[in-house]
Formats: sequence, structure tokens, C-alpha cells
Amino acid sequence: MSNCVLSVVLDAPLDTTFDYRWLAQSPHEPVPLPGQLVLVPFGRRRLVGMVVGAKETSDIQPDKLRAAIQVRAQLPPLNQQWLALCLFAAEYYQRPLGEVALPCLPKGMRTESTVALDRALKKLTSSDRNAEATDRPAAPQLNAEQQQAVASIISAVGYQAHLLFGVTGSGKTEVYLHATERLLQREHEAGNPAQVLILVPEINLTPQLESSVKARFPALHVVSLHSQLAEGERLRHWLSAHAGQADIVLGTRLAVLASLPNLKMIIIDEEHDASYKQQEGLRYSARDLAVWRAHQLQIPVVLGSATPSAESWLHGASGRYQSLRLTQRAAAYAQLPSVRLIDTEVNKASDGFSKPMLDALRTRLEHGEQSLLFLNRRGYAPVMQCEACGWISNCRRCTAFMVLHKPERRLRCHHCSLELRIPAACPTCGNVDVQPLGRGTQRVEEYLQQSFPSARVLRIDADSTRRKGSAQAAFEAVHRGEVDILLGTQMVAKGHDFQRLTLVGVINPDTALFSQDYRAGERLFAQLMQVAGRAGRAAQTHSGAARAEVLIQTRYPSHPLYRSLLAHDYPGFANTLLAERRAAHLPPYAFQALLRAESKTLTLALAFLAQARDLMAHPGISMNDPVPMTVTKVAGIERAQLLLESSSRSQLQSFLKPWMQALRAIKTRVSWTLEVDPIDI
DNA sequence: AGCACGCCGACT
DNA sequence: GTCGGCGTGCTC
Repeated sequence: MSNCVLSVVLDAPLDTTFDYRWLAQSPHEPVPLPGQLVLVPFGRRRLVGMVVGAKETSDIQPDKLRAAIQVRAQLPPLNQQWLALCLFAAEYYQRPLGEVALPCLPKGMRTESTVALDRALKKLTSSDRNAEATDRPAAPQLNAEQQQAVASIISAVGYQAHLLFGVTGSGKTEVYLHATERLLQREHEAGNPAQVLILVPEINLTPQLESSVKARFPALHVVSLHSQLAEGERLRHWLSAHAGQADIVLGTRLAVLASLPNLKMIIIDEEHDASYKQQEGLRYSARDLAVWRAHQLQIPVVLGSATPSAESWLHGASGRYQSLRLTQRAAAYAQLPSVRLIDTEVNKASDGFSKPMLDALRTRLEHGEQSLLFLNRRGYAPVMQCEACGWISNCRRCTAFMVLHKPERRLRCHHCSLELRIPAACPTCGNVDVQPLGRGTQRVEEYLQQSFPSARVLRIDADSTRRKGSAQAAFEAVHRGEVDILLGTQMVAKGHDFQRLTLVGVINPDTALFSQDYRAGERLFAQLMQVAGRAGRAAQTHSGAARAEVLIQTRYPSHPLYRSLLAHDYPGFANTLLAERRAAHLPPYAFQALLRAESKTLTLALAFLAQARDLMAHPGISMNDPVPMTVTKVAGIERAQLLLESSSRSQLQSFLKPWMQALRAIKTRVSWTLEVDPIDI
């Protein structure tokens, strides 16, 4: 069969394979295998597709059948397990296989030119793959809990998910590193090639992990995979994983779809983190795919968190995941910070600050200690208002306010990026007294500079760190002690330990308590826990406090979330959360899918969703009414959604497939997408 | 998704 | 008279 027909998948929103004639160049040229890349003509374009099968004849009319141009034989085919992973993701998330399998390959593999690919392959084979084994840092001694966790992970046979629950500073990273070392060593001794995949939420926020992995395994090949790598580097790293050369792959969510032929263990750090959810294109959960992949390969997977997701907590409680706890802070010096609530009903806040908060800041300044203030709202003020006529700064293209950015002297819409100059007078009534309403990080920064003129105040948020590398530089300045008060959005909540930091202040967390989003509480708890963990683990304070202190301003000090936080009682919080979710038939006790529709008019979008709802019988599936999205209009496009729920994942899945087919057949001008397991609704 | 073809408004 | 708006149709 030297001449045959190849079935090829392409990166196009068409749920079919495409057939191409293939003619052997020589009698001995083998037929391309599934998983091989091939350049094919497609309409007027040439695309790189992936072979999924070969057959003798095609059902396509012979005059329509075209010939494949070139098989990328220099690249080893993607293996069966990898294809099966893509196929699972495609089916589960209701997307064509080609739309899953091809976008997760680096760009240089999908271009018509093979220059970048060939160059990367050449570098790969010529590079000295193992560095000289140098002196490794003396790995820290594990405490009993850590040892037990490592032993459990290593001794499991076949597939096992482990939920590693431990507060910041309890030494989860050491457990990851020891488990990795033991596993690689064991496989090496048995003569088996082995790879470990370590997933992290955002690589630039966890630079320590990358350097500590590299430092701990100097003789091994450690590569990173994330979207911010330069293209050539990403290609090389990907190929090194694909070739089995990389022993450890450290990456963000996209790394879960990397080709890892010798994968023997997966670790997911901060498994609750929302950035594991891809929010465009194929909207997958890297955490869920990692667990699936571990099960497919019959290998261990470790999910680590100080505040596990409701899903994982449930699995831990039911025994589906093995529960591993780290209750002690690993280092003797490290104590949990004390958390104190400031009741703003009693201690009224002006300019965002209550007296106890200001006093605490002042004390730290007097003792030369650092403070961190957390406010999850960037800009100067979320909205401007005319007090004379009531005009507010609505975005003309979105159902949202234009946010005041004072340093830039602009009103900016955070949804469509529309920018306007700050109006000198009210656009409706001409009143010159247009006021900022509410408070963002810029306004708090201004206030701090006025109130503490001698203090060095640094703001870190998406606006202050636009330039590449500027976030890194800002954090380094804090570490060097060049900052007295660090102020920021959630950007400051992750990753960094600030040794000289003895105060963490949370300015206004209450909005999340009464959010429409049922996950807001879970996220707030995780966020507060995380930001609290920034406080000096070395914390030799001179400011009178025996240890680092976390102050939270709230009007609802008796709210259960805060009570649990004060007691450092995540289990209590999580168990209450699960009870509420169960009663309300919400995830993880229910499985959801969301159909989103976009159109120039809301009526059209809603009508499409109503049509979709009534398209076919749906036993076991409850369909809500189509509703406009919270932010209904973005950049002039109206958006609505239809939520589907079922108590059975498989029932939902078996409904979605035929439903999607029927939806695709509808001739409509509405553009729509389906999301399985949505996280914000 | 691209990329074409195909019919109606303001301009070098 | 054209350049260009985006509606709709196709891709083995």
C-alpha cells in the first residue's frame, strides 16, 4: 500500500477529518503514521494537519480529492496516548479534534516552512543534554508529615490522585521535589525512562519554583513551557519534552497538553487556582485534564493547595483522592500570621482607611518594617459621577463603567479598552465638578503618599507593570528593602515571600461576600489566605506584634468566611461550602455547561438560545432560561447565555453531543460557543 | 477560522 | 467611475 488516502485533522472549526491522496516517493517509503504532521492544500491555503489514519480509498469524489504536499518525517509522530488525550479533550469539551490537537503544538511546527523546526531539531540533538553533575544544594530535612506524604505518593501503584493540603509555608514544594527525585531515581534504577510534569498557575509569579527545581536537579534536563517563552525557545523545549530528553517539564496550563512519551508523574501546584482554566478557544481545565491523563497512564498525580477547590476537597473527603495533610509549618521560625478583623461599622474608614489600619501602618514605618496593602481594584476610581445631574461615566460600547486612570489622565473601559480623556466638565449638564467615585489602587497610592510623605510607597498592578520585566524589577525592589509600603492587586498575592514584611492589610474585601458568582467566597478565602501568607516567614518583628499581622477591614466581621479565616480553619470553611453546594445543587454536586450567544441585538441572541433550549428532549438535564450576561454588552456586541445542569456528568455529556450537532445545523447570524464546566457564570 | 465572491455607499 | 463595507459559502 505505497499509495493510499490519509485522514487528516486540521485546525478549523469543522468537525470532520479531511482525506488526501498520498503517493510514496520511493517503494520503501513507509505509509505515514497517525500522529505525523503533514502539509496539505486546503482551499486556497496550505495548512499543517495531523494524520489520524490511512485507508485505501476515500468516500470523497475523486475530483475533489487532493494530494498531500509533504509529510514531516523528521518529527517523530505524536504517540497514541497523546492522541487519545486530545481526542478525550475534544469530545469532552465538544470541539473538533483538529482544533484541540494542532493549536497545542508550538507555532514553528505548524508553519509551511520547516526552517524553524529543522533548526530546533538540530540544536536539540547537538546540545549536551546533561549538564555536569555539580554539588546539589543539601536538600532540607523533611518533617514526619512531609516524609509520610512523599512515601504515600511514591508507594502508590498505578493511578492515584493525592490531595496535598497544607498552608503556605508548610513545605509543599519540598514534598514535590522529594517525590520527583525518588520517583525519577526509582525509574532510573529500573532502567525505565521517566518524565515528571509540574504545573504551576503562572510561571512569572513563581520564579522561585523554577530556580529551586533547576538547582535541586542540576544533572537533569529541566525545561519550562509557557506562553511567554520566545517562539524558538518554546519550540525547543516542546521538542525536548516530545523526544523524551526533558526529565522535568515545568509549565503553565498549556503544558498539560505537551507530548511527554515517558510521563510518570504529574504535580499540580496551587490546584485551586483559576488560571488552570483556559478562558478562550478550547476552554479546558488543565487540572482536570491532568487527572485524566494520570488515570490514562496509570501514574500518580499530586494536587497541592492551602485552599483546595471544592471539587478536590470533595474527592479528598470521599476517598477518591488520597488526602495528605501538612499541618505544621515546615520551618521552625515560621508561624502563621495572626489575623485581625477591623469592624468598619465601629472604626469608620475615611479615604478607605480605618484608624487601626493607619496606626498599624505607622507603627511599621516607625520600626522600619514593610507593609503590604491589598486592594483588588486597579485604576484611580471605578467610576466618575456628576453630582449635579447624576451623569456617570458609562462606556458607550459596553455595559460597564469607564474607570478613571489618573496618572494617564484617561477614562478607560476595562472590557473593550476604549480610552477617553477625562472630561473637564459633565458631558450632559456642563457642571465642572465631576467626581471620582470609589477607590482603586492609584487613589490609595495617592492617599498614602500624602499621609506618609516620608514613606516609600510602591504600587504593583497590571497598569504599573505594563513594560516587560517591570513586575520583576518591582518585586526585587521590595525584596531589597527599598519599599516601605507595597500596595497592589492580586498580583501581589502570589508567589513572593517578603522577609521584612510584618503587616498585611486588606482594604475592602467585602464585595465578594455578596457576589452573584457562587464561587466568589471560595476565591476570596483563597486570596486572603494567600495574601496573608506573604507576611515574613522570618518575622522577627520589632513593632510589638509577636508575629506578622494581617488586618482585614470589613463591615461584616461575623461573616462565617471571616470566622473560619481567623481560626485558620479551611476544612471548616470547605465543609460548610460543600453542604451549601449540595443543598443548592451546584458544582461539585452538579455538572454544568454554558451556551453563550453573541449578536448585535440582545433579542436575537436570546431568541437563538430559546431555540437551542427547545431543540430536543433533554431528560435528566435542567435548562435555565436564557438570560443576558452580567456585562451584557461588550464592544457593541450583546451577549446572553443559557445554563444547563445535570446531576450526572455522563448524562450531560451524552446530551451535549447530539445537541451540538443540531446546534451546528441551525442557520443563524448569532455567533455562539459552548463551555463545559464553566467557572464564571 | 480564513479566504473568496458578490452586490451597495463615499471618495482619491 | 472605483475602493471597500461585510453577508454567505466553501474548504478533502
